[in-house]
Amino acid sequence: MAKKITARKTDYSQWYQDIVKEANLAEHSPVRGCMVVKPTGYAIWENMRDALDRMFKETGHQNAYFPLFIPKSFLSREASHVEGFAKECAVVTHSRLISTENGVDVDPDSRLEEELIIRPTSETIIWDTYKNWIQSYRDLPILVNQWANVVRWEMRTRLFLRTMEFLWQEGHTAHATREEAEAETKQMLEVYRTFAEDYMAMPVITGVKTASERFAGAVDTYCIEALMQDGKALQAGTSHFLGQNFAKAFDCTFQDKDGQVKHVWATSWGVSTRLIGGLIMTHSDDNGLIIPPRIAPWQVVIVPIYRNDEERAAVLEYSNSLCEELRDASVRVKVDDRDQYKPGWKFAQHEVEGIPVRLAVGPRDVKNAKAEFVRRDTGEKQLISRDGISTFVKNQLIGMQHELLEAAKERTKNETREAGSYEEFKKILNKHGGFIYAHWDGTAETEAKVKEETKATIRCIPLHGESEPGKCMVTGKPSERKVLFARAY
RNA sequence: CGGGGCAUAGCGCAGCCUGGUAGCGCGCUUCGUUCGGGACGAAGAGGUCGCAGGUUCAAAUCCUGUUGCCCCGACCA
Repeated sequence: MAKKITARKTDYSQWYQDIVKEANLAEHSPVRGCMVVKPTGYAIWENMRDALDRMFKETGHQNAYFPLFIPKSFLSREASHVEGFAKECAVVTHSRLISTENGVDVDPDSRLEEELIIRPTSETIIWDTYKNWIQSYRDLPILVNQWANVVRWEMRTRLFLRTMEFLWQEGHTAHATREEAEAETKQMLEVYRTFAEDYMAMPVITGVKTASERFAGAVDTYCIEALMQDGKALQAGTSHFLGQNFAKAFDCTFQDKDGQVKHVWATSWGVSTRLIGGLIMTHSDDNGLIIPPRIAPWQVVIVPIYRNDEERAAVLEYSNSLCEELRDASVRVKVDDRDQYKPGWKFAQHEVEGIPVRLAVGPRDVKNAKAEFVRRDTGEKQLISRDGISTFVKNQLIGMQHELLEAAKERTKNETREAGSYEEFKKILNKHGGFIYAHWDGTAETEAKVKEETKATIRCIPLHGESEPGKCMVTGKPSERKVLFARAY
């Protein structure tokens, strides 16, 4: 069973690729570094998107849409922003093709007067727009989000985790005061943390990035960091306090109550399809994908079992009524009545695809008013009564959601260690990987040295937890608190 | 940008060294038997061998060039 999937301990990277392929989440496109997100993978994204969108609306945000193309000149306006993105931009230079003997070629006469950049992120075009929207403090705050695709010309890509084009949301807000913008930054970080834990069942550490890991153009970058099964960290979401950097670069000002003209304060925040990669590496096993019920495209699949037309009719009728009852109870459920596959094949396939609950229904169950219930995460089978089945299933889904989070928390906790010395740090890193708390003197030099020597980076300076002062594990200089290190994706 | 690999049927691969009718497994189509953990039989359909040159009576195979993709590293969400 599940023979197509490489075991995690054999080759984690291959396992990940096998899961993506066998669970029908995505595949490579003819274009280097880009992916085709298949219906199952996209359905997961839709569920994530819907949940996040609801949370954004609940916190007062509205959706809007800005162009894919950004005039080249916009990118150069904010110095550190350009520097951060210059190396990974796709540039549109021409607007026409001409036919040749071999097909088509770029028409040299169609060169654009000003080249267009395919957005790697939208701060520049948004701030160029916001400056027209804002005159008075009465125009603030602006709380806008957009769902979009962006392109970053990456050297090395991996499905979902890093692709040249990816889907994401980017929130861009404008505020009258620093305090308000900072509060927004932290609020959205908290939205991400809640979403990751409550929907994705993915425990995360919230923190602030160091200067070298900060978003290009931000004053502060907050993040949620999750720990994957192989002991590597994944940056799962970021929320940036942009200060007045973009307002100044794009001359975005407002007249305040006191009559003074001031620059606007800004934030931006985003999560991407990368989260699907995180989802895979948080829960799945050697038999395939495991998806938390709240995010699963299908929560329950009913597999009918029969030997002849007579049984088929009876079993399907039973299955369909069961399906209807569960659907009425707001469960995402389908009957897999495809005739061309045998039950055993379906069992294996649904397992690989990570459908949380399987209900098998055969002639015996019809006769006894039962169904065979199997949970994807535990694999345990039990015979349950038809009577009260929707309550039972719903409770199991809730239980599974909760237990997946608890299991991931437990794993993260067990893989989080503290290092008192640099020697110990290296030993832990090479032996276990995982999260490591250690003292750091706060300098970029030390951070770079550790990265150079161990490939581990400072994932964040945690917002919560103990903050005992100490001495830097590398230099011995004073440290305010331990920070979170890990090797990362 | 370095290092490795691959390109032959929808997918996975063999064939290439030693040139001579393009093959295997899975999948697909039809029919029948099956169906409680990836069924079986029979009969079929499906390929300008990545592309461009060259050598040769003859090229998937030899030579030259070229393009693309994947994996591993450095850079990054």
